[in-house]
Amino acid sequence: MEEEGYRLQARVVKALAHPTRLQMLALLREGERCACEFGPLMELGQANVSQHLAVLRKAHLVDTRRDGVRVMYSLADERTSDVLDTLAHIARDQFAEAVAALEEVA
Amino acid sequence: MEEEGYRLQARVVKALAHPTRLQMLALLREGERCACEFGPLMELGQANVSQHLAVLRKAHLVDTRRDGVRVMYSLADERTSDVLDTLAHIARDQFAEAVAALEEVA
DNA sequence: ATACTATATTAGCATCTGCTAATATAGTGA
DNA sequence: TCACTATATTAGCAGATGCTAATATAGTAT
Repeated sequence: MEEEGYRLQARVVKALAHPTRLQMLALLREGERCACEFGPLMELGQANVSQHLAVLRKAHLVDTRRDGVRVMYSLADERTSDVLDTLAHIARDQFAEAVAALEEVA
Repeated sequence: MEEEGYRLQARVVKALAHPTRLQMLALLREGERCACEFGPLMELGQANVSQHLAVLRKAHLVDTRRDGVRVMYSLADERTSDVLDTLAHIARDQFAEAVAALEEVA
């Protein structure tokens, strides 16, 4: 039926599907940030930072504005925060369950 | 700092990052389903269905139980539904904005 | 203009993903 | 046991993704 809708959703999800980009979005939840901050904070090369930010831009997950020589990034949609929160909870609980299962063996 | 947490989150997100799997999860929101239902419903080959289900299983997004010769799949975590809902809304609004932008040109 | 900083883009390569076709495993019933 | 259905797994290939190094673009300041 509406297979097209899932294709659109998948485009957004794919943009989220990398630890670096998840961390970038987490940093942006604290507020607008200069592109130049991610490299030092996350120990990434300049090109790498720029490419990951480009993925987020193309998925319309972030907005940008120029401030002189710098480019400022911010979250485009507050609902992204909800998604990130829920995902974090799911992942945390999965981890806790895995630990519990391991302890049961020992 | 806790880069490991983002790696775990990304594992979950990657499992969501395909239109076929998004649609499978959407179908599972309606209730438990036999693996055999997805192929006919989504026009996919048997191996393809099984592989996508394996991705969802390995990410612990679905639970399975055997019922005779069939394997029944269900959502492992209700919070997945929230994520899917929010993603659907984000994607829908992005699409609406894109359409509006196009109409502005014309 | 030149020099400088910040970003973005490109090229090339290695790795990952997703598909189809083929094979293997598991349960059921004659 | 054999035959049958449902699932899962594997092999091989095509296409996507992510990285580094190099190059291009944009804005600022002298």
